[in-house]
Amino acid sequence: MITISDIATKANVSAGTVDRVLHNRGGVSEKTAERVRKIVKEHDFKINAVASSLANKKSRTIAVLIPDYSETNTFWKDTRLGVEKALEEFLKFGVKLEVFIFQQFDASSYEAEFQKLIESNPDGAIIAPTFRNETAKHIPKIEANKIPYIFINIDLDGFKNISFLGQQSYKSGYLAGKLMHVSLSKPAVIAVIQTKLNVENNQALSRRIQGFSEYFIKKDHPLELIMVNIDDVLDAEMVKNTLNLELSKINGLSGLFVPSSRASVFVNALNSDLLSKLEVVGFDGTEQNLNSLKEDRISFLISQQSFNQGYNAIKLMVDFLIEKKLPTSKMYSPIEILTKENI
Amino acid sequence: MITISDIATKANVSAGTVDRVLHNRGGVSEKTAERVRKIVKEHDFKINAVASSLANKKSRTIAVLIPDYSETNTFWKDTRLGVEKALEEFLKFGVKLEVFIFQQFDASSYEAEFQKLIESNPDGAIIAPTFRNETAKHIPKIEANKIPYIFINIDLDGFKNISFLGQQSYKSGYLAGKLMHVSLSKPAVIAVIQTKLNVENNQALSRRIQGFSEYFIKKDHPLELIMVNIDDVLDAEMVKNTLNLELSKINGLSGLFVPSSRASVFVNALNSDLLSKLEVVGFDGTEQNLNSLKEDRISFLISQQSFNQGYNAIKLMVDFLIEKKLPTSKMYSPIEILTKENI
DNA sequence: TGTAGTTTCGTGTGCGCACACGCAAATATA
DNA sequence: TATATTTGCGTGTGCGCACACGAAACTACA
Repeated sequence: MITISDIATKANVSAGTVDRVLHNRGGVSEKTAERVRKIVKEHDFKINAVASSLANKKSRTIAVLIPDYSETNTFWKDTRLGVEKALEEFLKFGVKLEVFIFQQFDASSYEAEFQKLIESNPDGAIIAPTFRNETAKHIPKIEANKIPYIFINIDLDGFKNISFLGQQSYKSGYLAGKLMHVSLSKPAVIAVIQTKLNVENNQALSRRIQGFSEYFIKKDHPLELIMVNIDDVLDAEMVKNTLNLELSKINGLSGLFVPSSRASVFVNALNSDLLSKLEVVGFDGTEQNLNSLKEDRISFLISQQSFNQGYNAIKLMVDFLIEKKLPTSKMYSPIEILTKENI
Repeated sequence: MITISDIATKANVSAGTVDRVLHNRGGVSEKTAERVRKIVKEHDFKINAVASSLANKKSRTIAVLIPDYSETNTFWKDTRLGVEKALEEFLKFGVKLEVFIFQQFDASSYEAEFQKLIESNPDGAIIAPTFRNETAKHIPKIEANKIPYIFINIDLDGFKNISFLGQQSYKSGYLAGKLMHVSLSKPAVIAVIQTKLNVENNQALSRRIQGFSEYFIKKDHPLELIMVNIDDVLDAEMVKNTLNLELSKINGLSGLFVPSSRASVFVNALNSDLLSKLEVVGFDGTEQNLNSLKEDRISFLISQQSFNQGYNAIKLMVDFLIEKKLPTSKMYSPIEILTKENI
């Protein structure tokens, strides 16, 4: 394995000079710099990350801005676990983490935590850009500090994020359509359940619905989609009443499509005689959803491997900060199908 | 972060002594050794892997014994890629790889490569124990040398492998049953295609078939399984003739279940008027299978993330060799469902 | 020509650990 | 008691790199 001082010898300079060239630290005449670069390239020299991180006392801090999870909404739990797993692995390399948690449906909490993130002045940031306008408002500040940032889970256009990790919403909806389709021998009369908060915030959900219905169009299978709106998922009584009332009104209802991660909330609220006739397709392997899946209240879940998203986001950022590897601009997570049988 | 010399100071000894204790190198009185151990435990001191691997010139060699892949059978390609990816990552830590490749259906080639592996005297081994008897014959030799080994893909009982990475065959067959079930509105008349070589060698396949049929039993769905044997998958003409002949004889045939990774071979050989009426469920996302999936000749594939199996096997072994982490004895890969829509 | 300022570079030290070397104290042997 | 042997331990060096310090070499200007 070739070392810096090997390069130095070959270039007739000292190790210090090679070091300056490698780190663009300046103070090297263009002539010798070029000579060194040539030899580095010739031998495909790569800095030994082990030795480098040992010598490098300076630690890099990566800030993470994601929503909180609660007992009833554990969607972001896996992401957190993935992030923490990555931390454990990269601690040796002097990577530190600063996690900022906001309330998923509260824009002001998002802004407040975003502000804290900026003030912590990290070396890199991982952000779940849940609110478009608020994101647009704060991003310039971290760009001004030349802090690289990665978007996770939600893909916003028009930003200079070095990468995005998440799912292709349309495609995952399309797959949901297929799963619903194969499960139904009868005509498809499907209720789509949405909540107010989701409708407002999350364009990913509408893309999923779009993908879902276009699958049926493509397959020439008759489809009747009925939108059912739930105002407040936290109000259990209300959910129960509205849902049972609305769904029982629908003639020949054959399936339930829940484009958010809240499928379990709805199937749990549903009267069992109603539910038993339905195929249910939902998203994300939260604990609650997995339980409903195990107990046959949900037929299929489509999951996006949040754990890996969290893990890989950190990994990409570390590679970028330490080895200057530019990540792919979009990293789409595999669209995973979960059934009772394979969890 | 606490260092060896910190420990040394606290224990009133020198760094060298602490080093001896940590590595059980001997030459330390039991009294001081105990004192050091206590302080190490108190502070939960862990050797800094970065500094350690920098100082440690000695490299560890991991031997890998897996089948070859060919153009028509790329099953083991992903495993190889995963292994190589891991190598790249651990090269910095002085990990070396020695890959031994045998012919998948040739026990003597397995034995020959196994012998070479033993002679190379590696620090650890990753083995796909394709042949039970031959494995039993050679394993004692690597156990005699105290070389830890991991089984991959095929789970044999009665060995002292420190871990197994692979799929739960029964469960994956069971899931295949479900996928076939939901795809069928009619009674299930399923042809199961096997090849002679597979029948002889691979108990995993029969477990898959077992899981498959038990799904239908559990669901009380009438099932008629018809076994179709193909002598030689490599003889394209023969495959074509036998298959079309046998399948056209079956009344009301509704599906094809291929418990091996060769689904693509069979669907490609099948007359399109026969195939168009069938749901096909197979295993493993080989290139050929994925192509057939894309072109709607296969309905579902069940995959076992071979890439990760290869990658993780190396990772586990590295952790074991360097950080002495004992791995879980069984690491079951997620049972992944592949469709045209999510590959 | 002399002095100050600038550019360009070499040297030295330390990151935390592994391991060889060798010294001192304890023990055995004569 | 003198000498050999063993046991227990401290010290020093190097792994490959980052970075501070300061020394030449060169430039500018009076």
